[in-house]
Amino acid sequence: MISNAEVAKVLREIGEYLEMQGVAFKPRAYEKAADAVAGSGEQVSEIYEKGGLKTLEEIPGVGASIAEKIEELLKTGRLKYYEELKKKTPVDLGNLVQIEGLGPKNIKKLYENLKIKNLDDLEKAARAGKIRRLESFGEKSEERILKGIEFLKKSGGRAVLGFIMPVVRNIEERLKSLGEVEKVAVCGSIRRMQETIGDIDILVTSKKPRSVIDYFAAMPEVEHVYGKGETKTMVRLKIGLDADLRVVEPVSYGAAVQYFTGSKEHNIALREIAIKKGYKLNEYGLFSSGGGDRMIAGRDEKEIYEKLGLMWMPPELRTDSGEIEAAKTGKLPKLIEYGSLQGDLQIQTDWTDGKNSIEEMARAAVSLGLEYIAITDHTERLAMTGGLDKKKIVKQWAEIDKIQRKLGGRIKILKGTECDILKDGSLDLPDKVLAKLDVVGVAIHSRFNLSRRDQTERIKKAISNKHVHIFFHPTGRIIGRREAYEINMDEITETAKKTGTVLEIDAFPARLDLKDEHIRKCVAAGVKMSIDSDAHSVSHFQYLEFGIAQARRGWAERNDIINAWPLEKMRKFLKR
DNA sequence: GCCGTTTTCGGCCCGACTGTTTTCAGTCG
Repeated sequence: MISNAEVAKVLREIGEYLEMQGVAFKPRAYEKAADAVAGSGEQVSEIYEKGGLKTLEEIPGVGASIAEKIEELLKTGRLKYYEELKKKTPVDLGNLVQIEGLGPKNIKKLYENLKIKNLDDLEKAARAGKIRRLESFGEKSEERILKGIEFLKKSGGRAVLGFIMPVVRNIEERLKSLGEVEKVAVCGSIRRMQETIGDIDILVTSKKPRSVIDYFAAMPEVEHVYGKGETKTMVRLKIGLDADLRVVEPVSYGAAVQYFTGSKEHNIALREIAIKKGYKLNEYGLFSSGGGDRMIAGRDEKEIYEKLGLMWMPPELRTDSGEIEAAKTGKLPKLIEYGSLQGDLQIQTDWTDGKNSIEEMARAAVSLGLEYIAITDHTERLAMTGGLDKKKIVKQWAEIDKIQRKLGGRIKILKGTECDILKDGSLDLPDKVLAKLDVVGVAIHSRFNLSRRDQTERIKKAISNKHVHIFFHPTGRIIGRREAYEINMDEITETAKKTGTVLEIDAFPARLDLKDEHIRKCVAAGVKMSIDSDAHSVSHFQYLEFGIAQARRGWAERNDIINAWPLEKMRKFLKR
């Protein structure tokens, strides 16, 4: 079966090939279609199965011609049009365009003059000094290419947000503390709280731009300064990320924050609205485009949205996937707030693979203001973690009771489990033990490569057990390391709805599982979710924030997230 | 190639930077 990601990749490459040939407008059309397919919560293969060509055309950005191409891909696994383009210029586009500063036109030039087809060829040619001899290339382009290759090798290009956020916040705080800095805003994918980020974009206003720029470029975490001017500096950080600092005029601050927050698609949609209203929108402000370019708004981000006839919206929503229509009609969701969780329903301790004791975890949770936690250690099947069997878990209950007495009313410690789902969908603890637990979470930790059908049935069976409350990290993906196992998420969501099972949003930064598109479907279907830290040490509680971000990107409100509720309401829901 | 509170043709987001040019193409966000 061909996944959305694969279809999107082919469409995107077609766009790039057409760009290469200097074709007008079509490249954008293919790029847009690729984005739509990649971002679709539903598999295009399933959309096609259900309704054929016509339903494919309902995907925004997909028309008759691209629908046919998707059909051909789904049916035959190949696409003639794509293959012909590839034959004409047989290069590894997917990887080559990853190099910063290298686009389709230059890739074509490199291929035609030096027969460069892939990253290896590129690196060799650059090292041999061949590239600088090409027309319109020079020494600097060659250097940049080598740096780009190195970056790609080292980091895969993107960093997991939750892991680098402390670095970002530290830089932000230091900038704020500078006397000459007035306002600071971290923008881009960080402000949108995306799962991963490609670089760090920071905006400031200041009366002494030069001195702020000098400070930034000289920070100890800077490895290399790419460039430094009057209003902007770009640096490479030692952690392997690029960071840009821009100084903007106060009168344009709101417009700049809006612009640099993105997403690109969201901004395009906003500018289209501006044009329809007879305005022009750029990073300096909103202007009336009729003679003289009078400024309508710019100092304040909210004002820009309002002048465009939209409600201001949280950055997490800015993906051009319905938020603009909602903002037009006043139907934006009231997103779950940061800091609004009252409990955490997945926590590991030193009874299995956690680093801290039950008491240490409980005390850490108290200090964060949580009102309840569930201790959910692994079960026997996960031998490498020293998983608890039916006898050992009973012993743990006694320990929990003891610590509960010690901590008194400061926090409620619930007895739980992260029970393994076995190959056939049965569970790693007997029902009579599960029945005595406050919180039964289940999870897949083995046999990731079952067929889609078998995996789906396995999970459906597990969450249909009447003792099961929550399905932990439902897709199993780990960012940058492991793909999700094959499942039919729609069927699982449906079963969860029927059985009242909660689907987890695992907040651990490399998991963030469910994904935003799944969350949005759960919200629409009325399937409840929990946001859990999956903490394996006291320091991991801080990751709850990124789970909330994930939920917000999935349009979730407080009522969708059971551990944003008070203890009694939450427990009543689990017991139904 | 897509799309339509200007609709089935004629538009399609915008500005800055870089490196190489001597007036600009390519790329990026």
